[in-house]
Formats: sequence, C-alpha cells, structure tokens
Amino acid sequence: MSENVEQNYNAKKYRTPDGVPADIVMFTLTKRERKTVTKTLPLRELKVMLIRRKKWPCAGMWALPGGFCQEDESIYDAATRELKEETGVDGGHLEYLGVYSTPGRDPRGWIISHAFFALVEEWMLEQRQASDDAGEVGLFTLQEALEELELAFDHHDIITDAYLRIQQQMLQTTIARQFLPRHFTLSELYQVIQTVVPEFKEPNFIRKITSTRSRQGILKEVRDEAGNPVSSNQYSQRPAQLYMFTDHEPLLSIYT
Amino acid sequence: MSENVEQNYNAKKYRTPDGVPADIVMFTLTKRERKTVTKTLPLRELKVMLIRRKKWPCAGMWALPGGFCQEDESIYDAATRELKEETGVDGGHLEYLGVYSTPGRDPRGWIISHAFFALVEEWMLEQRQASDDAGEVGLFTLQEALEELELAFDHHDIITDAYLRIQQQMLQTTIARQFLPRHFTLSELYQVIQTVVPEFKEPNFIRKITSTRSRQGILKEVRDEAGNPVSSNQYSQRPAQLYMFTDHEPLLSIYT
DNA sequence: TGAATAGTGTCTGTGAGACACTATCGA
DNA sequence: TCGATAGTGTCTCACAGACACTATTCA
Repeated sequence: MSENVEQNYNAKKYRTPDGVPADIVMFTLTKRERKTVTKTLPLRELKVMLIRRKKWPCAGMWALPGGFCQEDESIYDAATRELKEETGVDGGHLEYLGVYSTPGRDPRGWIISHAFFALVEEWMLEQRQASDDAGEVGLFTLQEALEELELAFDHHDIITDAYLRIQQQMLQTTIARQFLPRHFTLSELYQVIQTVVPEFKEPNFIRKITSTRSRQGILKEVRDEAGNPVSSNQYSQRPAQLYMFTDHEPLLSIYT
Repeated sequence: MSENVEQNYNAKKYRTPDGVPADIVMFTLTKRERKTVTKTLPLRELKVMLIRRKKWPCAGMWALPGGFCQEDESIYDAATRELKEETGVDGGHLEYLGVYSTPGRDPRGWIISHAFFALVEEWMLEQRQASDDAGEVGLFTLQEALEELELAFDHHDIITDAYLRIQQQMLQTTIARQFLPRHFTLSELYQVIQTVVPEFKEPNFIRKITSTRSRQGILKEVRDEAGNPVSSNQYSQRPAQLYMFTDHEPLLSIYT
C-alpha cells in the first residue's frame, strides 16, 4: 500500500530512477520567398529539429535534443536551460507535453523522459548548426521525421504526440502569434494555420474573422497614431489590412 | 552540454531522483435526493477525496492519495494501480495532469511527482473509507479543500490545476458522461455542467442543445425498439426526453 | 492589360436570444 | 388546482455559406 511505502520511506532503500531528462520537440515554420513575377506569399513549412546521436545508445539515429534534469531545478527549468543551450535564446513558447515512462524505453536503465515542445524561429536554429560539439543537426518536415527517419528511443511517439498537440493548440489558442510578426495580414494568418493544420479549410476566412462576433476579440486592426487603418502590400499587389492579436484568449465550449 | 552527459552516462554516476510518485486527484459528484413535495433533481456537489497523513513528512495534513512508481511499470500504470487500490475499481476516467518537480517540494529529497485526475463514483470511495490501513479519509468540496484545509506538499497547487483542467474538459469534451448514467435528461446534463463549472450559464440550454447544428452530433435521443422516443419522469412530473452521448468528440476552433 | 491577391454585395437559410406561453403529472 | 419541471411559439437580429463581383497594384 502506498502509505506503507511512504511511512517507511528512506532514500535509496527502494529502487529509484536512473535519470529524468527533458526532451524538446522544437518546431519552426520555415519561410521561403518564391520567385514569381508578382508579389506572393512565401512558402511555409512546419519543421522539427533533430540531432544525430553519436554515442550508444541509438548511435547514428536521429533524436530530440534534450538533457538530464538536475536536482536543483524543476523539469521546466531543465527544459528552459536546454532550449537556451540549443538555440542560444531564452523566451519563445515552451510548453509541457507529457511524460514518457514505458519500462525499457531506454537501454541505459530506468529513464523517465519529460517531453516539451517549443516554437522557435528559424534563425535560432541556424546558430545551433554552427556550434561544433553538437554533432549533426537537421531540420525535417513532419512527414520526413515520422515516416523516413530512424528515430531513437520512443521519440517517434513523442513527435507524433507533439504534432497532434501543436495542431490542437493552433486551432484552440493564439499560438499562431509565435509564427507571425506582431502585425500581419489575414492571409498570412490563414497560411500559418493551414501549414500546421492542413485540414483547416475556411473558404470565407476573411469574412468570418472580420465579423465581430465570431473572432471573439482575439484580433484587432492595426491603426496608426491618427487612428487610420494600416495596411501592407509586402506580399500582394493590393495592400491588405494589418491585424494583431489581442491578449484575449477565448474559452471554447462544445455546448454553446 | 547534454551530449556530454549522455555519452558518459552511467547509472548512479550522477545524482538521480529519490522517487517518482503518482498522485491522484479523485473527483466525484455527490448526489443527494432532496426531500420536497414533488419530484426534483437531486443536489449535486463536486468533491475531492483526500487522506490525512499519519507519518512524517506533513503528518496530520491532508494529502492526495498516491504512491511511488516502480521500475517495471509506467507512470500511468502506477496511477492505475493506485486508483484501483484506493477505490477497488479499475476503469473509469483517469487522465494525466502534469509533473510537479519544484526543488524542495518534498522534504524527503528529490521527489518528482506526477499528478493525475480521476472521475469516480461516490460508492467507489465509500469502499475506501471502510478499509482500515488507510487512515482518515475525507470527501471535501473544492472550496473546503483549497481554502480551509492545510494541505501537504504542493498539493494545493495540484488540486488548483486539476480543478481548472476538469472545468476545461467539462466544456470541451464529453467527460460529463462520466458523471451521468447512460441515459439522462438534458436538465441532468445541464446540472452536471453547472456543478463543475458554476460560471456556465445557458438560459436556452435545451433549445441550443437540441438544434442539430450547435450540438454537433455529440448527443442523440434515446429511442426504443419501435423507434419511439423514450422519456423519464424520475426527476420531474412531466416526463423528459432521454439523451445519450454519441462517440463523436467535436473539434473546436477559435477561428471558425 | 493581365496576373495576383484583397476584399465587398447580396441573397438565403438557420441559429441565438428573449420571453411568454402551453404540457404533463402528482400531491 | 397548484407546484414544479419540460418543452414550444414566435419574433428579431446576426451570422454562415455561397458565389459573383469590384479594388489595388505592378510587371
């Protein structure tokens, strides 16, 4: 019974885990300008950063970046530290995903891994590629990562879960802002959503999002000092109204 | 760097955690018949089960039931096992909540706790109250647990998080089914939602939920073999149509 | 002028929301 | 007949969804 375990508890009297790492699924949205006669939206792709392992176990296989948690930090602290070590940046979106603890998942012993996912900008990962102790680093599309690569440990499961989670978050929260500049056009927003969630189809997207009720205050138009709407023609011939996210996160319900 | 840690990894060469417990926030919806002249809905209250600790640390304080994870099981297995030990039942809703790892959260050492929440029926907890090795067991409303009791470790945080999570899940998934019989009336459903999320107010609940579009197929009417609608007057003079949940879980989006 | 993207006009159908009204049954 | 819950009638307004149309800019 749990109470007996607790009342007799004494560190090292029982078998304890051999390590508690934090592994991070680092997503980025790459953006490549297209060479066309007229202005167009850039191509965007959702990619995940992996490193090729050099040592046992799983030498030569691709794995998530991560590292062991230390006694004087929380798991979240460890993930923050790893993210900074890998990208050179603190800040950005870092969110807990879950725990992976199936017995035998790591040949080194009883290793309980905590997965996070991070949304980072592409240039942050380029720094990482320059660092030398890193080993080989790669940016892969989700399809490549999940269907073509040989992944270490249970990282295939972790990436699958992270992909599902980021898709859900993309539709239910405003994390799209992590992949956009502060001011953006509705086409850009739509493109970001569709890049992460290809199933998302809204033919009347602009219509719906600009009708006050349904956007529920998550967006507002950008206006200059004089109160005039601000638009941009960076990606199109005709200038498009710029929008920004508000601080409001709506509460969804299946019953309303 | 994480790679160096990994390449030199050797169990017990580094400081490792002193234990990885699973703690469970067991919610139940109590149901008490009211003595009135005519039939009425029962009173319902959301409660959480706590046990009073008998030993150091936090002796005498109220704590979440839980126990240490063993090497040959996953954290989820450990939670399942604990849930069964506490309630005598396997099955029911058990869901991962998160990890609690702030340094110093447990005076016994480096203890990383994994929290779950479970939705159980009241009678399952009564069995637990009968078992003797258990120590004192109590069922408390959320307000009592969070504002009046002295809680062990960081269990106040865990219960707060679990409460927010169950409220979110109540509105965004069909976990309400865990608190209802297979066939139920819309008043019962509304009451269950309101018990868990008091802020939820829908004056036209029946109207909205019975209009095909907005209920999105999560509910369907109960019909008998002949295809006639089935109703019940268990809680009201006038019989009410019975409904049941379908297997459909709708996908919500802030953008549609 | 044509290509490419940004938006609007307009119509139909349907849900939201409010509020008063009727229905059913048993005490 | 009254109390208590279940459910409907009806009205207004706003949004959803479709589709054709106009607007803006630059090569």
